Amino acid sequence: SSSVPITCGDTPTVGQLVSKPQGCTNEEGINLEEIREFAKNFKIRRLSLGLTQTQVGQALTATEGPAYSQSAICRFEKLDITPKSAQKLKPVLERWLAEAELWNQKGQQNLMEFVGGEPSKKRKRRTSFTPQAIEVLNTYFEKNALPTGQEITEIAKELNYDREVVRVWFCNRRQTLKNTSKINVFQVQP
Amino acid sequence: SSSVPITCGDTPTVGQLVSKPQGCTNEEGINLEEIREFAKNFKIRRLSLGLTQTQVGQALTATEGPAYSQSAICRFEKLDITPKSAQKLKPVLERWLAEAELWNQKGQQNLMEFVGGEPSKKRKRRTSFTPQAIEVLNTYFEKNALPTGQEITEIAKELNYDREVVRVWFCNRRQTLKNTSKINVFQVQP
DNA sequence: AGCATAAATAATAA
DNA sequence: TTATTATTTATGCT
Repeated sequence: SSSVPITCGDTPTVGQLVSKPQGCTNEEGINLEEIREFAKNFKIRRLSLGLTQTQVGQALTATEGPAYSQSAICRFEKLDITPKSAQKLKPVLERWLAEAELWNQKGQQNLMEFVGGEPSKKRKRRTSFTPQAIEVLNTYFEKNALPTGQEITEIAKELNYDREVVRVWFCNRRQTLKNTSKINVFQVQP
Repeated sequence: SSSVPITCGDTPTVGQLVSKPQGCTNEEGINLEEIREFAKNFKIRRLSLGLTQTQVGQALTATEGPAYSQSAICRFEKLDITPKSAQKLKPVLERWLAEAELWNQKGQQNLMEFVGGEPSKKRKRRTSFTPQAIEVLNTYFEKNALPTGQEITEIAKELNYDREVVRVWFCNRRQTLKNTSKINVFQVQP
């Protein structure tokens, strides 16, 4: 009843072994069930912290010495890894995650510093406008988030974009304004 | 329709309001802080169940009547939604998620039946393109990085690959190029 | 053992 | 909401 793919290699993975009827520990005395449980838990805790596999891998590489790739984290979570490797990796992950959670309690900012990524890396803008156009649009938006029909027409003309496109841009801009605003709801992001 | 409207108007979103100094409840007496808390929690609980936004949306559409898109779930989680809409959506999500968790306790299989997806939808096997196919694809890509649906169908037919596989290849190819070149070559110019 | 990239998921312009 | 882009995850390969 294994949904874990069987690889071509000769060393079975944790995922393969743990699903075998008899197999809670393998011949080397490694508690596979425990590893499975931890892996599942690890993923949930990682997601609760809002971290990606890539972030974990990079942070581990920075603090723990050897390289931990995104692939490695992925394979651990999916148990697509040999018992020996899992056994070795588990305490490292456990320790690191516990510390990350500690930092997180002190604030999201602290966690991000611990992880080492940019504190507020913003999702890249979906590009349909040129950066130049965006800049101009934002300048207008700063001055007035709710331009009149006449103003929209003029902006569209200046940027040489379709009027409707500009109108929708302002709609979406207002909609999508994120939680950065403390005073004015329509304040522009820093 | 009682689906959550995302208006083009100037009604601020929960995310905008909740970050205002004074704003734990808005003028209509909606507890925004509570909604924010629930949204954050909802995401974690959803991920703990291993469900995607799409799955939640589809399941809700099936059991709750009106349409709930993946985007709607996404926007709720990000609080990119008006207080009124959030207030309306919250109990629906709460009820549904609680039930989903109940089914999950009875077993993963039950949850999947409740959600309505195929019980064991497997990830598509990773396609390996032949070097010849890659070469042809690149030739097409150089000529046109954004082929139409019709063109994709023809290319897929010529190469004898699945149409979807070819479509995704172009998506990823654009992505790769974008990441490499920094300059967006696909900007829509008026 | 991990890079390159295919596939899947989340976010967003229209 | 839909259709597409942006981001993340998973895996074929060597």
